[in-house]
Amino acid sequence: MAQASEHIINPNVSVDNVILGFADNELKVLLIERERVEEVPDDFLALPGNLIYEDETLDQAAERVLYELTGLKNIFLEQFHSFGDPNRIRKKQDLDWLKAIRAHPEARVITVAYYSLIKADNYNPTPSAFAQKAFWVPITDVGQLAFDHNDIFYRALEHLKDKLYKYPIGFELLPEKFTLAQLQRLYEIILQTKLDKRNFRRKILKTKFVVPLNEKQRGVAHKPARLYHFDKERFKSTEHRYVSY
Amino acid sequence: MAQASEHIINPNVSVDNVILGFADNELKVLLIERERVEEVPDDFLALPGNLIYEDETLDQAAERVLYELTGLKNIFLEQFHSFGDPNRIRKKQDLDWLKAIRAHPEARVITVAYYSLIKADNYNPTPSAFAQKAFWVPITDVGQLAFDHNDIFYRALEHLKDKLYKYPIGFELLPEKFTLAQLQRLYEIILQTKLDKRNFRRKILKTKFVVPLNEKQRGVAHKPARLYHFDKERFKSTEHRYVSY
DNA sequence: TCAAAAGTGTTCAAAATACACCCATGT
DNA sequence: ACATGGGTGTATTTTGAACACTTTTGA
Repeated sequence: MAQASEHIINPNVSVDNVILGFADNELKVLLIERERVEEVPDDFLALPGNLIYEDETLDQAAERVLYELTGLKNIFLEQFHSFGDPNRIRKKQDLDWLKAIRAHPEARVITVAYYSLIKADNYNPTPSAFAQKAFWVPITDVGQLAFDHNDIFYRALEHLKDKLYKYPIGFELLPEKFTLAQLQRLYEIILQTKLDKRNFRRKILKTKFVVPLNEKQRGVAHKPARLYHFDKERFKSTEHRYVSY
Repeated sequence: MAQASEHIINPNVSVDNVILGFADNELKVLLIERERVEEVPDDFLALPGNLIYEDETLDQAAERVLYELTGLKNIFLEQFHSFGDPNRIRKKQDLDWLKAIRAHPEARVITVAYYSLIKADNYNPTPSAFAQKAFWVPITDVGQLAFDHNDIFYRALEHLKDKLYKYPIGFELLPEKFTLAQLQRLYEIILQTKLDKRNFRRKILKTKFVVPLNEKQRGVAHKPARLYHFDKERFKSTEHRYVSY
């Protein structure tokens, strides 16, 4: 049920998108069931991706795939690596699926991988035109994926970790108003480590771009936490220095 | 004068290589004159790159291009970004050249960019099969390049800078035996900053993978500097910790 | 009144920074 | 003998790490 398109498709280049969200104190990834094809059993979930159009940039292709899948625009989205092993598609199930769905199923496809971070605010994916169903899967529960998508997914998480040491991208995953405990939990999950509460708070607040609001959590069965938000303007105007040598 | 090849060429995907070397206390990039074509004036230098073969990985393609150009193998080589603007080739001179040289000059080409670091030891490039001439150009003297190669080059330097804060890749650019002053100079160039000599030395020597040799410079008109080398094994066995939160 | 998570300060150790003079060599 | 770059130590400030109790709320 491929959709009509006036665009010419490039049979050799695709984008794949590792879309991450944070909810229920967990990091989750958006996976799709591939389009169902008669006679082709398919129990692999996949990262949302597709061939690019000849008249769009790589970034535009990634945005488009994200939009088609989630209905969201203006989302944090960044290229992190390209994957081009000629054998990246070698599972029989993948080959059968491609034969049924692609104009050139045998074509060698290089994929440019992006990751994107979605705020819990915007959490509900709109099932897309080309995917049957989309699911948020906790990153600890990701099983065998289609194609080489496990490699891509793993590398996205590594990349995210590297970025987080230098850039405050964690905020892209949180709602506009968040508690410091949420932020800390997010850092702990991405960095795969335990952080000291007092030291973490001191460090975050010293930055001056995480600003306290005069607002608290409501309806929690414990002391309600103060809410904070991330001030992009203050962040931009901050001097960002590296570790020195 | 394209060389004979048993390989099928993928007309849509290329690799481009930003090859950096360090000599005369300067960082230099290896640029080529494109193959000369009758009637097509061409005064742009270019990054060495080429279309990939259908049966090689991206890394293999990058290694191959490097080998064809320099005769070197087992060189530090790393993918850093892919470039795919449909208009990345828009200068008339580039179009004319492609028309003269490519089987599908109009094809849209996505390029996967690599950077590679070459030791001063191995410094002399062997002019390649597909390039007329190769030059080491000081990075401060790079003029307008072919295609979008200025973008690619700029981004490679940024990437190198980011890497250097975390990984000791600078050693890939130095000879086996080097002085701490050379190392410091290299850091200063890449990071675009001035470093304090005493603090730099203390910090480098504390790592334990830069080891002093019982050997000194010879024939210099000043106190000869001790030589050091980078111990890969010690580096690998070191705990590499991040800045914490 | 209890359970659950929020919030808060101090001490110690390690790392970063700033800074100036003597040394060994070739010409 | 002089010009050139090599090599070294200390004091101060800043940052990181470890650690335990009181507070506020809903159930």
